[in-house]
Amino acid sequence: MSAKSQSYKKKIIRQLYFSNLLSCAELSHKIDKSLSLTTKILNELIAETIVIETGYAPSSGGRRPLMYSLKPDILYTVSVAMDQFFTRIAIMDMQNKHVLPVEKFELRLADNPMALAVLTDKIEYVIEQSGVDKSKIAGIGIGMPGFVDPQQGLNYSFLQTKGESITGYIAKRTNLAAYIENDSGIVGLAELKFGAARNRRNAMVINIGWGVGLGIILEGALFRGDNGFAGEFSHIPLFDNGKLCSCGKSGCLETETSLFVIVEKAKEGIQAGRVTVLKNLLSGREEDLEKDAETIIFSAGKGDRFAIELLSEAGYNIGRGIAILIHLLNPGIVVLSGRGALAGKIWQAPIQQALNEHCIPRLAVNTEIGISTLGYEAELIGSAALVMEKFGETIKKVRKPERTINTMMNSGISK
Amino acid sequence: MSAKSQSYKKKIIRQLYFSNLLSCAELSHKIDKSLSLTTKILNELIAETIVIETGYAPSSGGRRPLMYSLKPDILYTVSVAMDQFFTRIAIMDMQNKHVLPVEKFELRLADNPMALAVLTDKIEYVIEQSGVDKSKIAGIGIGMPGFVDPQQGLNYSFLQTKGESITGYIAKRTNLAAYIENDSGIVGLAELKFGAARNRRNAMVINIGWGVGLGIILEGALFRGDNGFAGEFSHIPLFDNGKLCSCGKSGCLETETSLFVIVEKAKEGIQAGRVTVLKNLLSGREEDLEKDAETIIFSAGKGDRFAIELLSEAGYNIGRGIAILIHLLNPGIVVLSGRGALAGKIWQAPIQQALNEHCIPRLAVNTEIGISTLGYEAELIGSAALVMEKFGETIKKVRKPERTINTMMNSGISK
DNA sequence: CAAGTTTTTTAAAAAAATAAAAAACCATTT
DNA sequence: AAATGGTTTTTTATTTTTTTAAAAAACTTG
Repeated sequence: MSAKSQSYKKKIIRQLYFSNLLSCAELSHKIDKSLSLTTKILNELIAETIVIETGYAPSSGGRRPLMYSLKPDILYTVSVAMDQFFTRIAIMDMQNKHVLPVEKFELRLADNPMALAVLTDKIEYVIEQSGVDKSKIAGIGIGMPGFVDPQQGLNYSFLQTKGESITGYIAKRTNLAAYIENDSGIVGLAELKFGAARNRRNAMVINIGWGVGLGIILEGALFRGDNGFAGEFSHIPLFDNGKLCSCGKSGCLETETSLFVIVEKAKEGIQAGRVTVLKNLLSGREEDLEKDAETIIFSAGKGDRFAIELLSEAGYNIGRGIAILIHLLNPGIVVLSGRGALAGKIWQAPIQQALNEHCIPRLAVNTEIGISTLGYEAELIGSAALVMEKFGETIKKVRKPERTINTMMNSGISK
Repeated sequence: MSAKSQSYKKKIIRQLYFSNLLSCAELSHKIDKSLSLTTKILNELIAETIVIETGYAPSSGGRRPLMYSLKPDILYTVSVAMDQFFTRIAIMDMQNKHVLPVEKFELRLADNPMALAVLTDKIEYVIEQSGVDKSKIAGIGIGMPGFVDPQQGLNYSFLQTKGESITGYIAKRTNLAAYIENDSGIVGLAELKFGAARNRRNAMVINIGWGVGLGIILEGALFRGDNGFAGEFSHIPLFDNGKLCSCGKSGCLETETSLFVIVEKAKEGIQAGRVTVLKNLLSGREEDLEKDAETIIFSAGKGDRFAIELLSEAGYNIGRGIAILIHLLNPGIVVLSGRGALAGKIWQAPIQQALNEHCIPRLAVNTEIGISTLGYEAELIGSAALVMEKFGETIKKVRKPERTINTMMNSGISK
């Protein structure tokens, strides 16, 4: 079988993974090849029992199209979702269904020289547990916090390696392709491919958690910037509050908006004697941060004034940040995602308020505010999508740079 | 001649326009076709005296490549650069050289129902004057202020039309393809293709003028957003100064940074008795705004303390805005362009200062601050580039949207 | 049931890539 | 100064891939 038809097959598999069900005509358009060629390749894929005919879609005025989909068990992804304290690993099939229950374990990233080795051990372990043959695994996708350079496969904040890249290390040990990406980028990718930003051209996915991350979707793809650092929403300078941020500067967006700050403010309010159900619900201990944040969100949902006030204030400030995003990038939708998205509707009013005050109306009306449809699954799904996005990607040969005017000048063009 | 080889020819012409001098191997790579095919097409183009062999480039260790370039007079563009008060029109050849001196005339855009008709008259007139045959004109590119939707061909701020699009009107009257774009976008395109951001992947081009515009270059292309409104840098909410902006909101970036504000502040300073050479140089009259701004920049260059102070303050504030851009988009370069770029080096110190204070170091070090190499020509060159960017573009057939999960659910898939 | 759509299949024609050889050049060595 | 081995670019002939065009099949609408 020729390399080319092999590459087309991979492209078709990728398309079917992302769209689930497609007709031959749709596939032909998506891979930008003629119908007859697409038909031929499809038939081969069917013969190999990779693709299956899934019945007819309703007619749109003519003959009904035969729909095609992937056999779910032909290929799997290893999806890893990390935060500073916990890591989750899942094996997913071509319908993003888990082969095993998600493996969740504590893994502290800060100042932990063993983290990468432990992570890799766990990945190996999970693969083994699943019983899935390695030849059927398309790759390992990992979302992690920090300054991640996906191209180099490095993380400048955590998981330091000596000389080697993170992806290189994992690939070598597991014998599988490995890809990394910043966690917020991964969430953005998930919402783009399978969530609230599905099929959108330009979308901003706000990842509300201990910081406020941002997955930037531009022209239908995750945008990473020159070094993979795009989306540092948390640290745009927005306030004159003098509050020192974890990044060393002051006045960053996250000093007024993260779930962490909200919990802090709740504690202060209780101390100051605010009337609120939170008084009896919050533990206030460092290790219960996660639970406390959820409690505040839950209480706001139940109508607790103080909780609502806390979220509203943060929401308004996030809204100020979103106003900047809208001015700069004119997205069709802004999606609230991450842990904080649980509070869904509660954010919307104050954010809208901020947009009304800080956005040029013509811009604001063109941008929808949506809420994540994926929730806690987002990062795992995004990691799977990251792997499949690379599946069958044609690697362009690296070319030496084009001759510059200068080299031409210096050396002269001769007849 | 087949439609396909026709389209390849146009692609090659486009590549040669943007790169000026290319070898067959480079062209083959750029149009993503095999060498033999590229050779064949090139030979046809040479036979048609469209492309010429320009001699040999220096060897890079093997046989020297034959370089190819365009015959400058095979094709022309009509380049239009508009601001709120004046419009410039030029006819340019394939080396961006003017066929005629630039035609500059007053054309007030605000509340002027005749503006579009007058503009079109002028365009027709300039074409006629140039003596260039219309069949040799690739199209008309126009950069204009306001909320421009390039796809629809509309401007929501100026040049209102009844029902018809601006591009449609001009195309119909001139019988030429017409394209419009926001002025700052055009300047960004110019710097990307021929200026300080040449061959950069991600660049922010700041257009310092009466407002502060932004041309956003992402992944090697001008980014326009969902509706073409991306880059509204002028109106991001950045200050708590309570100053009302022309857009109706308060605290916008431009309320502290535009050349307009700088001239205003200069007047105030003189009134307050500041010691400065500006006292004798500034006219202060509305109609001399342009001259006054230049005087301030010039005086700062000569060392006038007050002038430097004015620019530094504005520069610092622009720097705060740039810090946000860097956090969000991680560009490789930020280019200072537009009228204000005259002050070039004077901006750099305060901007760098702002970046040091407001940027995470890891981000700041990855972003270069550059100064426009095109100056006042930028907008005209950008308009030409806009036309040539579209030249020979393959128009994808509009497909009906993919079946959604919902339509599938409702109607059911049948065997 | 006829006319108009949309999808699928097939055979023939056209397009494009590959592979191999030739040409032109550089850097060493003899 | 000529020869040699290694590069890069150009050309040519052959093979493979891909598209086109036309017909058939399946469906909707009036």
